[in-house]
Amino acid sequence: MTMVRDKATTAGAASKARLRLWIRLLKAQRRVEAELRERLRTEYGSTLPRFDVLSALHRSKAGLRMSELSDVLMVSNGNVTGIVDRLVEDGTVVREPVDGDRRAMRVRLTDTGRSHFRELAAEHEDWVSGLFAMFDECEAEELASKLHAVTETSGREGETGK
Amino acid sequence: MTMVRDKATTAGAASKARLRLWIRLLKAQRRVEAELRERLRTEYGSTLPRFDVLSALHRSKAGLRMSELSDVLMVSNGNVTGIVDRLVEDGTVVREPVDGDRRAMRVRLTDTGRSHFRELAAEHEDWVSGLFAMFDECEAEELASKLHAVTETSGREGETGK
DNA sequence: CCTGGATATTTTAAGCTTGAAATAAATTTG
DNA sequence: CAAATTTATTTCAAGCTTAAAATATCCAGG
Repeated sequence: MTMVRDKATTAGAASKARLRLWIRLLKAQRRVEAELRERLRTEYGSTLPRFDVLSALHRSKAGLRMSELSDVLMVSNGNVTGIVDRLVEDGTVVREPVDGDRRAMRVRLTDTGRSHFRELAAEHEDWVSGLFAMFDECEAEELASKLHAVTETSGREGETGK
Repeated sequence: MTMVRDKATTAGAASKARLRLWIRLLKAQRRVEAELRERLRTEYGSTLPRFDVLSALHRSKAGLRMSELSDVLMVSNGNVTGIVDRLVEDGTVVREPVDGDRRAMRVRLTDTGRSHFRELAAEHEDWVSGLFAMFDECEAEELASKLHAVTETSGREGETGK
């Protein structure tokens, strides 16, 4: 007796598989993030959001405006304000006026901030590499490329409607 | 001229590939989470953490203790307290004493909460399925199974040391 | 029984996060 | 040029999150 699933059942099964995928993705993300957060905290008295800001600034030679920062990091404008406030307090970044636009602010790494970040970043890469050690280079690339589709697929297309 | 990479270079490349994988994973997670959060908020006036708690309670017929809840969800004890407080306020869950242990509290869905959650869960599955529509059932399962390794691999083994 | 840890939960302080409202400056347009 | 709109940022209120301290209860050994 051959098993035949109709369209609805097939769609339902795919939907359940995708849900499981989402749960796993979330679980993996939480596991890794918890580990990184813990190490940043205990070994450097820092946090992931701070690290993310420094990382974005490090990639950009000339510094970034508040809104560019919030775009790159995909977090809200108001959020960035608070994190940058704290980074300014401990001297890792500076806010400087943008000439030609008195509304805007450019945020840049200080020299201290830059060298501080370099140290952090090297460790961070090792931590991540350790946490994903079950994947070799090839597998990691393959997975990364597949996950890319999630972010690059535009908004609402491919809606299932169950 | 054949390209030959020594051990260190190979390890470095794998490390970089894993780092890219992590960035992609994080980006995908944020993208999906932002979408789900937004829809829960605008269409149901709810939040992801609330949904997660309801989901865990729904799976468990008899309800869960606060600490079981915080284990399942992988969030801190104190965190659960606050979320459950709010769920109690709007009548979706109840806290009841555990007999035999006056320290513990069992949290359970109310009837309202249960039917409320069922509605949410169906929508949620559709949303997720839509967001992962680029993967068919088979691919979704394959990816999920690979990601499983991240969570199931015990703590510190496979450290790279770059 | 009672004392000293172990366990379950809450409280607290600090920081992260969001969406919306408020400011302020730039740009467009009548 | 002035009014209206847009853009860049901050402020605000509410909620999420954590780690650590505080409470309260349980359990085991003496």
